[in-house]
Amino acid sequence: MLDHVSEDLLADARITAVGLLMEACGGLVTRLAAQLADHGLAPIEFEILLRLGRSPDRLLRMTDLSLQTSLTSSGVTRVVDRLERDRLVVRQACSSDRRISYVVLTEQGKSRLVEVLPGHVELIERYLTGLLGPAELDGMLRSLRIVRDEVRPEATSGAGDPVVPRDQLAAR
Amino acid sequence: MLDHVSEDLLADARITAVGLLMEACGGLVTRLAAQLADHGLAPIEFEILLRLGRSPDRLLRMTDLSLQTSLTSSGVTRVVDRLERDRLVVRQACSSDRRISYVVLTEQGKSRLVEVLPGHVELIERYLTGLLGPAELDGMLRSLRIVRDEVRPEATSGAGDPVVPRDQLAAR
DNA sequence: GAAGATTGAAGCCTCAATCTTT
DNA sequence: AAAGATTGAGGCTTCAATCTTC
Repeated sequence: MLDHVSEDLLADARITAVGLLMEACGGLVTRLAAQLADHGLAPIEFEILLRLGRSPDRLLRMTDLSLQTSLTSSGVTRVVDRLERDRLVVRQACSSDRRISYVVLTEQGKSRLVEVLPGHVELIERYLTGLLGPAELDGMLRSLRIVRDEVRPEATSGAGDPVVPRDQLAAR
Repeated sequence: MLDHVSEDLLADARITAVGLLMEACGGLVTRLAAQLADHGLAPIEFEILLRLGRSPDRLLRMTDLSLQTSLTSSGVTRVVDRLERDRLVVRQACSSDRRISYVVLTEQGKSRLVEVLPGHVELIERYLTGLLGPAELDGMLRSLRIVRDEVRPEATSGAGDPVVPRDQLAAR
């Protein structure tokens, strides 16, 4: 039975805060997913194309994609299977380490990105960045960064950090 | 091929902002999911138990759960199937409208909530609310509420709404 | 006809096991 | 032994169709 202590916990403002975060994020994802679907992409597929497009030489290892996304290595295999079937990416063997598979964005993959991006950014502007003042937005991003660094300390590397060692990149 | 316009779009700060929001939210969910799993609950199952626990009479219609969560009506049927098999909820026919199935939290369901909640709130404090100052937190929640109301205008009722007045939120 | 709910089929993801390479 | 990647099995969710009740 729910006693007083539990009643307090049920109504705890911190739980509501998490609910708010998840509803905002989930709702935004749903809006963005609708536009991506118009271009034949699932959100996770778009994320992978985007990360490849943002990477030097437009390529990443399977493992990098696993670390940067929320997918397991198995999950990355399946998604890349689909993307490769659709000719949006290709697997490329690494010559210096034959365990490694590089995933490379194809011209078709780049075209798809170019196709999707304008509308994508437009929706973000409408449903997120355009709703808040510059100071508000900046404050929220600063807070989110603090949270992100704490809950996902390993994923701090963004588009700027070279995940692949230089020598391996050159040797591909 | 990626021309200059697309290059700019790929590096657009607004896309990065969405990425930050999703990484923070996803990372937090992962942390919370680990504790919920210790108590035999998936995140969506916990969410449903929580929404039932927060509702008058500890019950909701299947349709209400569908509107308040990210699940389709079909998805709600499956989750409630599992919860009912585990005796955490029971379906109860509505006497005035026989199309309606109420989902009612059982004593076992309440016990499970009581079991999970303290550790759950503790994790939220560690990975979200405790990381930010009162003003920072309040600002982020205000921004998130603006976004939530825009991307999910229909879900303005339920656990997502501040059950607690805002001044009390700030004064947590 | 519309609303509430369920079902079968299919797609997506994870877990554990496996294989290859280092 | 460890790292990178894949595979089979199983669970979860959605879509479309269906059923019942209003």
